[in-house]
Amino acid sequence: MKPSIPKGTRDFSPDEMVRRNFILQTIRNVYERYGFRQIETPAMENLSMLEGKYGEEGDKLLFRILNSGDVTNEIKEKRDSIKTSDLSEKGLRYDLTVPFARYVVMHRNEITFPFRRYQMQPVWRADRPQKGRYREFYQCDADVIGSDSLLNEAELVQIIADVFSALNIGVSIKINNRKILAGIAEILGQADKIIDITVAIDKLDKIGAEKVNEELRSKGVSDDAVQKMQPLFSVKGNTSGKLAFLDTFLEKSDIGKKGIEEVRTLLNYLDTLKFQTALLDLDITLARGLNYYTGAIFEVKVNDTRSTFTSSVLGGGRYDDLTGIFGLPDVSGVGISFGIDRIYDVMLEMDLFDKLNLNKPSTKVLLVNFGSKEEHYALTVLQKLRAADIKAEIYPDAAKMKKQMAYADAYKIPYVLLIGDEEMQSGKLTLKNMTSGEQSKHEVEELMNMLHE
RNA sequence: GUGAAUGUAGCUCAGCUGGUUAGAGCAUCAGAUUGUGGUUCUGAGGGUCGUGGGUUCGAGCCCCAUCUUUCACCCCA
Repeated sequence: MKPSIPKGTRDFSPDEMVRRNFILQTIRNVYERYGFRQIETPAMENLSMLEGKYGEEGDKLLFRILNSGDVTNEIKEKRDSIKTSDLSEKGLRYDLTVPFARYVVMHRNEITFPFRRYQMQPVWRADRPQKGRYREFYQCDADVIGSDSLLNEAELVQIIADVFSALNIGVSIKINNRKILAGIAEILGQADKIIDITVAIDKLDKIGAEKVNEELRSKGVSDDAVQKMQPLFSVKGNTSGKLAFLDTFLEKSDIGKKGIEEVRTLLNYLDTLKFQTALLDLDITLARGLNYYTGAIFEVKVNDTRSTFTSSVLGGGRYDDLTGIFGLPDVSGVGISFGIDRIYDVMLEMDLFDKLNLNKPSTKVLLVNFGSKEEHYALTVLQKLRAADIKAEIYPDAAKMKKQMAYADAYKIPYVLLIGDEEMQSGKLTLKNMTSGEQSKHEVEELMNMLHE
């Protein structure tokens, strides 16, 4: 049998784990500094919790878990009356936000709102893998639920900046507001086509105005509306310029004006915080994000000369009624989600890990195994070293010295301790420094001091 | 889901218009060196050429299917 793993999944070896943990730990530190508390939810959810939450496309990408028991037989027996739920009623989670909404509703009586939670767990999507896209990947979410305040948005933006600055990655934080997009659709008299419109204009940088217009028409947006939309495509300049344009463009849309106001409020907060505005980009074509977003939308792209990465490394936004579908209405939340697998790829491309000096050896000293008599003596030394908090291990077999030394070398263990006949009699153990090759003899107490620093 | 490329030893790759027993470097293991790693030297192991069919006297090479990986679209972290 040839070993294999499912498409789009990966093994992580020790060196990769050191790096992944560094990213995870960096994000965790920032989240906790801002007062977020960690939760975890199950890898699988009941399908009814997942279906219909991510749009048509999302439903297709859900991994469904086959029911246990003799499903094939069930199909044969039921034939025409077979239902999907007879085959599968559980699925792997697609993101962390929907399970969080479910969590909040189920635990509403234990939670004091507003609730700041973070969560770092894998999610699964049955997408076709490609660059920066995996079928199993980690999301690191922070959400504040139970508060309408735009202060939360401001803090999340701060978090994003803190994390990428700690990771030494140059980024551009794109913000927009779903209400502005809704206002645009309203002004165009195409409120029902808001999804098609936003999906199309999101592609502006990528495919250009001409192709966007083409797509809009193919989705049934009227020529008149497409015509009216053109000024949007040529808006340039700084944030206040863009907002001034929107003031006029959306003058007759209440929801649009609300969106503009929200953006202004958020920017005001960030101004007070002396936020580095260079990182921020109000992008009125930014539409990405799931269907459930209702206010702010965030997306982060790498903006660093050392990287060629173009896909987003973070997404997020405000959702006013995600808990409503689970029976708890009028609870608003806002959150962000780091994609650490993509961040890993970016950091690898920029050689950032090498500079971090992360691959510290885990073991400080290896005790050579000379045989059963010496083993017992070595074991007591080993115990003393470990009690003194010195990372130590003994080679488990009385293998040839060459082999044991090669082992220490391979794992970059800086010291080797030799305890043979001579050492046992004198009580002075031979310590070899693997970097310099020098050897010296010391009593156990002395060794503990030497190796401790 | 749509379109394209790819697959030869653990890794990176050679392999001629189809022609004996498929090679190299690195890595691994063993020995040179029975209490000393990283350098050096010597040797060894490791392949149903992704898998299954087909064409042919003969297939790593040609054809079909399928899977993997990669890239683009769709969508997304």
